[in-house]
Amino acid sequence: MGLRERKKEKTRLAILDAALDLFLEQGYESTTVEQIAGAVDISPRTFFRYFTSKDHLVLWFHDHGEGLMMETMRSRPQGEPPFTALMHAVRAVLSDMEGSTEDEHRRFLKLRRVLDENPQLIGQSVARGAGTERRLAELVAARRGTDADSDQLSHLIVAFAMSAMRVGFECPRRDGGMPEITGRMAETIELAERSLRPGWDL
Amino acid sequence: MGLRERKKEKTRLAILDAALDLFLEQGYESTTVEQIAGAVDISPRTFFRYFTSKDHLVLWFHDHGEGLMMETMRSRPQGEPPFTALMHAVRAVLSDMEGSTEDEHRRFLKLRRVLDENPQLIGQSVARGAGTERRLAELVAARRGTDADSDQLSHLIVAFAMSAMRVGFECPRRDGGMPEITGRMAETIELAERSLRPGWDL
DNA sequence: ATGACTTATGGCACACTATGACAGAAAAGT
DNA sequence: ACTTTTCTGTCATAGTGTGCCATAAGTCAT
Repeated sequence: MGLRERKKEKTRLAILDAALDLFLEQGYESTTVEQIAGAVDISPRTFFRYFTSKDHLVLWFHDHGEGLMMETMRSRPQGEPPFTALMHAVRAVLSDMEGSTEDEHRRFLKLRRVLDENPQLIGQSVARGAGTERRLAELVAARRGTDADSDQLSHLIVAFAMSAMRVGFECPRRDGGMPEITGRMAETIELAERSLRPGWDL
Repeated sequence: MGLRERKKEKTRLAILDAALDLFLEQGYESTTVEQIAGAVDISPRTFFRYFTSKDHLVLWFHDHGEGLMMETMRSRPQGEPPFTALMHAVRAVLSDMEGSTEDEHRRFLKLRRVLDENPQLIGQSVARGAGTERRLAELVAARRGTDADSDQLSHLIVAFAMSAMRVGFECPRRDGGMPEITGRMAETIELAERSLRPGWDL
């Protein structure tokens, strides 16, 4: 990795950290892009070259998670029931979280607090999920040998899986640490698996 | 109902219709508030008194549906299992759709086409759903005698119910009429009910 | 009807987000 | 060192959304 890329990555994280701190200090709405840019000493124009929008800051982690899920889904055996494969994908995100660095943990916990204090943002995050669900539904439909456009069950399978993930993410108490959060997420996943009829997703 | 209120309602619908037509003609992004206001001969400033934002136009129906669901939930017997009550609420939205006027049907079908051509908007709609889910989860937790903050199952129950509703709404073919859409939605609801283990939501 | 009261509207100014165009600086490859 | 590519800042501009104030329209007395 060249100097250029390293520098870019550093800037990107600096923006992210500065933004999260500002959001926690003075709220999301009342923080302007100009302030964020000022805090890391770049021009506002440059901010938009790193993040396509102010919202995008908050969706950063979501995008990372989606990539991971898509990857996992493709690597699971084709014969595996789709919901099972999806649950593996969700667990992959979970273990990625567990395996990340101290810095990333801090960033993640900050993000969580920001989301908690600005509920409209979790809406944004969920909105991003709509696209994710469509892409996952394509993969599920392929597994089931159906057409994603017309097969409602494929969509339902994905929707249920993402529901479990979302509930697991939002539900844990706000003040807990990383192990508590991942623990609760794991519980929710099991809860979802237990709630469904065996073979419902074939 | 006085002249004032009737006039307001008329303006509101005029704005909505003009906006949907413009969105279909030239796309959501490339339609400005100024154009919409111009089409119904009001000032842009007034537009924002009827709809808090451009997005709000699209969320109009969602808000109506949420009101209906909350109402239905409160009117169902407290002893009824929460998921069953939620499914009744979803069906209430469905029969409201079936029972509405020709004009409302046309409006609804237009909205559906707009959503289909501008996927980022269905994100917006789903985002609004995040708030809805939280409010519904409160009602479900009350039924189950638990605290919504800590009870993951309450959230999961609501999330599953809303998933069924969303899939039913989005999945039907785009060119179908109203009866086809409601029919497909009913199918999805039954599919969801069949997928879950009896008694999972107690 | 006339007047007083309330509410809706329009116009203006303004803050903020976001994007396009262009020129200069920094890094990469040769 | 030279060229090419990529990143950056400056400037200009479009569009959304809000506060404020004067005016117009609807409402309700007498």
